[in-house]
Amino acid sequence: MPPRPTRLPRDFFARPGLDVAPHLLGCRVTHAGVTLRLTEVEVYAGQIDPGSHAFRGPTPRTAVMFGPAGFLYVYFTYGAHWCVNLVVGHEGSAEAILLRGGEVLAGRDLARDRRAGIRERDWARGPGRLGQVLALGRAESGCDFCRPAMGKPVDFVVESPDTPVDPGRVRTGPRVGVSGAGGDAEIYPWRFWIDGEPTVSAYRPGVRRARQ
DNA sequence: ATACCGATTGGCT
DNA sequence: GCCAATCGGTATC
Repeated sequence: MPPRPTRLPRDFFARPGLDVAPHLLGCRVTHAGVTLRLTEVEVYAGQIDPGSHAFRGPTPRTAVMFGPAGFLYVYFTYGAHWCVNLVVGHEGSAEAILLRGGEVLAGRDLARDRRAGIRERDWARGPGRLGQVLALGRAESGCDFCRPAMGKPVDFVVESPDTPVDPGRVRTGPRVGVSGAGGDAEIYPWRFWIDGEPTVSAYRPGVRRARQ
């Protein structure tokens, strides 16, 4: 019998993103009545990473990334989508992990309502869809998901996997759709996914920019 | 005050 | 495969 899922402590997240990311695969993420099993995540490495929102230093929006691990960074993009990151690493490193794909384990009725008319495989396939099915938005950015009893109540929970992911199924590769992430950024294995999962998003190269 | 742009998605060719 | 939608954040004037 696999052990019952347990809530992941702040120490789990307070390590470099490249160490945390592979262990997030298979983990359970719950918010607003829907539980996902993570199948795809992507690391953003702070001020050394041209593809990161933290690259040019803190702004009002990105301030939470520069704080300690265990907080949510949720941002709005393309006038439509809320994308969800977990802040990781040590305070000041401004590292975060983008949740890019998941399989719905619980809360199917809510998930179906939030993704009306969409086939189940696509309920949380891609970061914008994942944010929608978990009903995350501006209100959740900056919230501490390791100590939900403190401060404003947030029912965002990250737990260990129901069943451990076979390490042989973990894959890494280039990021998806990130502009301005050229140079050394392209050689880092910043994206992690579980091989063979239908909820992993399709690969698209990032758009090239003349200058950054 | 204003211009530019995106860690995406869904629809159409 | 290609492209428009849409608006908040950020930089610039």
